[in-house]
Amino acid sequence: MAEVHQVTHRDETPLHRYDAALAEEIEAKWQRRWADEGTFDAPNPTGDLSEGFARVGDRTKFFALDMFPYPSGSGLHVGHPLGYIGTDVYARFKRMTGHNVLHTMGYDAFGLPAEQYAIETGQHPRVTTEANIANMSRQLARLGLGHDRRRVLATTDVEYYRWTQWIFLQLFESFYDAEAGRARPIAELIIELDAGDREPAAGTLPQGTAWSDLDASERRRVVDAHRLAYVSEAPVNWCPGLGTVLANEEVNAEGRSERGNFPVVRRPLRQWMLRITAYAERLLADLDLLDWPEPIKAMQRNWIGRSTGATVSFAADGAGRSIEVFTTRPDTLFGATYVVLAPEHDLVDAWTAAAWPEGTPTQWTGGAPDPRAAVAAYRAATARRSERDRQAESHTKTGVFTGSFAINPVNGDPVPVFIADYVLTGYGTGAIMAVPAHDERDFAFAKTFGLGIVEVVHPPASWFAGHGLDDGAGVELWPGAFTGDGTATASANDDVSLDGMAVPEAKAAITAWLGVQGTGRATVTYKLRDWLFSRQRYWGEPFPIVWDAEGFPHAVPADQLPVTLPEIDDFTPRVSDDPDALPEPPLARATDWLEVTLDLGDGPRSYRRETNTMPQWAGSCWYELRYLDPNNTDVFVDPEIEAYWMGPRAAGESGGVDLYVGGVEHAVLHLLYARFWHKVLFDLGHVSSLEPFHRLFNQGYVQAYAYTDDRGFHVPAADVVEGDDGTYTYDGEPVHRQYGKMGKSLKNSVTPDEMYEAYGADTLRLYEMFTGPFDQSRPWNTRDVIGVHRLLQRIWRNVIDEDTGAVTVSDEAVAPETLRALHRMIDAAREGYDSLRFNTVVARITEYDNHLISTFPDGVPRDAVEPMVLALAPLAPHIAEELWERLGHASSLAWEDFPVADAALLVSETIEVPVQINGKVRSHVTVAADATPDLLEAAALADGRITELLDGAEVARVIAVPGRLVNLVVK
RNA sequence: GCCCGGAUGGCGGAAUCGGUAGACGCGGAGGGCUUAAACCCCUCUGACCCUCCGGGGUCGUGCGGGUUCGAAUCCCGCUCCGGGCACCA
Repeated sequence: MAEVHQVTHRDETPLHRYDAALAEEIEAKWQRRWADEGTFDAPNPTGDLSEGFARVGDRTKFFALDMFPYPSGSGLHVGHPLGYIGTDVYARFKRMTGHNVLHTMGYDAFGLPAEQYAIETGQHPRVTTEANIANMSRQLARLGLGHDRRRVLATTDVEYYRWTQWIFLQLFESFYDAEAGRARPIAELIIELDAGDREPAAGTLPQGTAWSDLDASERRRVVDAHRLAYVSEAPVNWCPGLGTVLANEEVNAEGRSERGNFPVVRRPLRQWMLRITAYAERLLADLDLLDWPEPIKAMQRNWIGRSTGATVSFAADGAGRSIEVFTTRPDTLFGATYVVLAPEHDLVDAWTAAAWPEGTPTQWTGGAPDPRAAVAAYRAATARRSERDRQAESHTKTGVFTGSFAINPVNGDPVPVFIADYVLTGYGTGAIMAVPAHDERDFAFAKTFGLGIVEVVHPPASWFAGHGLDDGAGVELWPGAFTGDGTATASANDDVSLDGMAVPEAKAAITAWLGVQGTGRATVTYKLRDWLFSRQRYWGEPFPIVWDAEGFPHAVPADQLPVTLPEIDDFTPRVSDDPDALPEPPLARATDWLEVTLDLGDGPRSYRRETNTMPQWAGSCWYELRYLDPNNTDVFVDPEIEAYWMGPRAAGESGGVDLYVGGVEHAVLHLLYARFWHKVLFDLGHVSSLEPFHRLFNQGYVQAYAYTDDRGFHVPAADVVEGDDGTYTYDGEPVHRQYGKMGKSLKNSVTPDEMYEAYGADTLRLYEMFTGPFDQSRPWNTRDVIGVHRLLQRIWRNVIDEDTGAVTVSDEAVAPETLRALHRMIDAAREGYDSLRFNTVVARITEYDNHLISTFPDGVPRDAVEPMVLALAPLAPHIAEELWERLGHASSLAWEDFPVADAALLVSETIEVPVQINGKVRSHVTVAADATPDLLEAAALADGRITELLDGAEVARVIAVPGRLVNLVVK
């Protein structure tokens, strides 16, 4: 008897409940079916992927793009796929609203992260990269992303980087025609130079020569100096710890590498550069054509850093040479009391005197016996100091006198010429005129070195008052420079007077005068520098360049591409903690690859291959184009296919990807580089779109709580226990809670696999979309996930009997109240999807489903539930497909039309509007939805509660807003 | 220092053409179902005060002002948090 009563714990979960196990079954089934049926294959208008185009030819195209990931070895956490899910939701919605949608995925697999990981694990980067891609691809597939799998690519594919090399050659074989405002083939430049139709660009000819004087080698050097891809020996960011040079964008404010946080030093090295500066103006101006978040545009504008001013020439005292300076304040020229050259400036040697002039103050000499020694010592010290040191010491000004004087062109005054590291070699002309009274840095330098300070812009009275000075106090009393707008003073010579002018007026006047004198001209400069494009690493695209015996670079002919990476045993970079160590590209160790015999049109000759590789960013500069036509072996993309997916829809539009989703961290790196390459390809006639990415959207990040113990170490967040009193403990010890980006270092990662196991992929997708606006960062709270899982369970129960698995929908007609709720939901869902506010779509569907559950506890009308299934589909596609099928539909709903709201059903016949007295809600009245202001007023005044509260008081004014409210204003 | 973005219940967030603040979810409270529990369903849930238990009032969207019949929303001045740039002449 006893055992009869011993009711063992039975699992009474209904057999057909939507739980994690059922979700997994459904998800696997539909993922298989989508793959088998090619549901997300997007037909091209022509070429090998054009099958089925006739079916979709009348649809509007839509190209959705994600910033593709680095296939790192550490696997995904739930924060990684946020953007991919959002793009997928939007792409699915677009497909259901009549678009031919292209959405696919790839891997940015070259570069430091992959290589560092490979070094750590001791394996060849290709092996680890391929394994990582396979793993990441599996993890992403589990989310049910609707990608066209035929177009998946990796930047490390030989057939991909073949075209990366080809595009590099386009840059190498082109120059920027400043008059035409676009890139053109270098061959045309040579023809025009030979014909005398064109002069070489400034600075490319050897001093005092003409093109016609030059021999073949000299001409070759001049031509090479015009190329968009060129070799230069300029100070670059050298990172011994990584064994490679880095782009400015890859060095952080502390003067350390973004990757690995190693010190970076500036030193001159022979490196490949890309002439992105030629495109500064277009990169700036064309931002106006783009539908990008304003902050990102602002960051690009900042980075390009356009400023207008004047170039002014300071001649030498007696000799025939001069220094060109750039200034944004030509109006202060009369106050220029010295000139500073960057220590690395080409003219420094020429301007360094043999001996100190009579009466040189000792503090100007750096304690050196003569100017040459002083300059040499200062330059050596500057070169040794890392960026970080220069940063840390930025408040103290250092420099030395060259022993020479230059002539201020407006007043003939001799001014001393210094070198100082506060003047940067790469900006403007690398030289400045110093106006201590009106520039903070010059002021500090002048105070340090006892240089003259001359007031030439008179500050307003408020400035003096703000510094506790008497109005008009002498410059010797000023606590710092005056940099604001004021009135020009002491700025006149026999020819021109600025006195009394406001700053803009004075700028224009003096610039015009300098122009007439031939000593200056209006100038625009940019902060943007040319892009340092070579790296001393193994895991990157080899340059398609060979060097001849004379030291000239030659393009490897296009028909001999790709130049594949040689297999070598030791692919690690030569790293060092010695800042004087020199780069040693690993490819230089591939001895049998290095020397090559080629016929470049003048018979077989031997060449040495370029041993640098391209930077990480190269592959991501054009991948969106290769997605379009991934198998083409003749061209990188068929022009007809490019025009279809990316061409401008109307004159004056940029064209490009319709929606590009990714993190804000690429604001000035990838997004600027890719725009630059795209514009070069446009100039050379290879693409029809002016810009690669028409609309950009920055998704937020998933953040999570992290916990530290008493010693400040992070403890696993998953094992922290929350107490009732709001405290947190780990292993019985109290811990401190913080908030940060989810990741390994904070020990607060949650993996998608945990979510699949507990709820399934649809729930994970839905949760990620529900927690907040797509562009906002949001905290991860595993506790909250249950909410959206319950929603899916309820929707499932609307259709399926949990015990029997039978479909329970009825054929009953939908009552008007439900119909209106349905159409309001449809309307809101469409709008939410359209504006990428997916969180509100989830809310509206939930609201509607709550209505269904309370209205139809035993079976929902089919016509009330089917549109909801379709509305849910972009967010939770697997469960939606399954329900759709069980409701009797044979084919996937991915191509079904998204329901359309009936406008007539969006308005009710009567509405309840609030009645306010003096702006405070006091009552409500029910009126016809289209009630006029007069009717509203009458209804309000007739309301019992209102008459009671008014108590006969006079209503001074009535504001009646139809459909909104009535406000009675009482004195 | 300069340039951006943000701040709404215990928590995530909704409402931005100025028009009922707090949709939806989590958490919490109560009830139904159950021998019991889970699941599920229903009700309530910004704070404070009053209440004849029907309800009513005051305050309230980071802070201080302002415009307006009416402000989370617009304007001025701040605070704090997050991001970008930073000797760029």
